[in-house]
Amino acid sequence: MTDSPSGTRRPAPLDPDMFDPLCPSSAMPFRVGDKWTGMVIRCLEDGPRRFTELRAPLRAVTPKVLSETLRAMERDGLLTRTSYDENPPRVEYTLTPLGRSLLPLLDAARTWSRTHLPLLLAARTAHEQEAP
Amino acid sequence: MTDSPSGTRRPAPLDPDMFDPLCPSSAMPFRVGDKWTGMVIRCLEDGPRRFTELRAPLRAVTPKVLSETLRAMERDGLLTRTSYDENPPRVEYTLTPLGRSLLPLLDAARTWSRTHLPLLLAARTAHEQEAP
DNA sequence: CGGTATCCCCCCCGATACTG
DNA sequence: CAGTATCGGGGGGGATACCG
Repeated sequence: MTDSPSGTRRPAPLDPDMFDPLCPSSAMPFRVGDKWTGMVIRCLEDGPRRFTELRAPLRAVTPKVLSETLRAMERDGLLTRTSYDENPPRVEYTLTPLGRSLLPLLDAARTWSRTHLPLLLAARTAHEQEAP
Repeated sequence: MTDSPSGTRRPAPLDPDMFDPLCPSSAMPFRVGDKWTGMVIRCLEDGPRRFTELRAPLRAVTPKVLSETLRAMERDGLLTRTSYDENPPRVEYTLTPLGRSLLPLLDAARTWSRTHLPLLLAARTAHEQEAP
C-alpha cells in the first residue's frame, strides 16, 4: 500500500490521458450538467483531488471554466470543497453521496457509447456522403 | 382495440401535457443529444408520430427547431422519416432500434431525477440563501 | 498553488413570418 | 399538413493575462 502515513487516503495519480481528445467521446450524445461535469465526477470517483490534480486530465479546460464547473457542482451538492490553511495552500474536492449517485448513470452512458456510438457515427458519415 | 382497420398501428394520442413546463425536469442535469432530443424519443416510444402530433406536447418548441432536431436525429440514425405522397401530405417519424436503445438510459435518468433531484434543488436553494 | 478578471466569439435556440 | 426563411439575442465556453 502506498497510503500516506497520516491515514488520509491518497488515490493513485490521475492518468493525464484518461480523456483522449482523439476518442469519439466528444460525439457522445449525453451530458450530465455542464460540459465538463461528467469528467470531473470521473476524476473524483477514487477519492479527493486537488485543483491542479484535476487540471492534468482536464488540460483542455481553462482554469476559469474548471473553477466555474466546480463551484456549480458544489452549489448543487455534488461535491464539497475543503481548503486547508497551509502554506502553500491546499484545496480538495470530494464527491458527496449525491455526486456519487451519478456514477451508475455515467457507467450506463459509457456502456451505451461503447456498443452503439459506432453505429451513430456510421449513420452520420453515411448521410454526409449522400448529401454533401 | 382501436387499431385502424388497415393494420398500421396507431398509438394512443400524445398527452399534450406530458412535459409539464412547471415540473422541475428543466433542472434535470442530463441531456441526450440536443435540447429536445430526449423528449422526442419519449414521444415516439409507442409508435410512429406525425410532425403535428409531436407539436402538441412539444408546443414550446418552434417548428424550425423541431425540424432541426428531427433532421439531426435522422442523420444520426435515431429515427426514420417516411413521407407518403398523399394529399394532404403525411409524414411519419419512427424510432430506429438505435433510437430505441436510448430508452433505458432515459428511464435511468428519470429514475435518478425522481429520487435525487429534490436533493440537488434543495442544495441549490440553500446556497442562494447564504450567498445571495 | 489555486484561483480571478476581462474580453470576446460562436452557435444554439427562439420569434416571427411565409410556403408548397 | 409539414415544414422553410430570416433575423436576432444570450450565454456557455475559450484565450489571455493577472493575483493573494
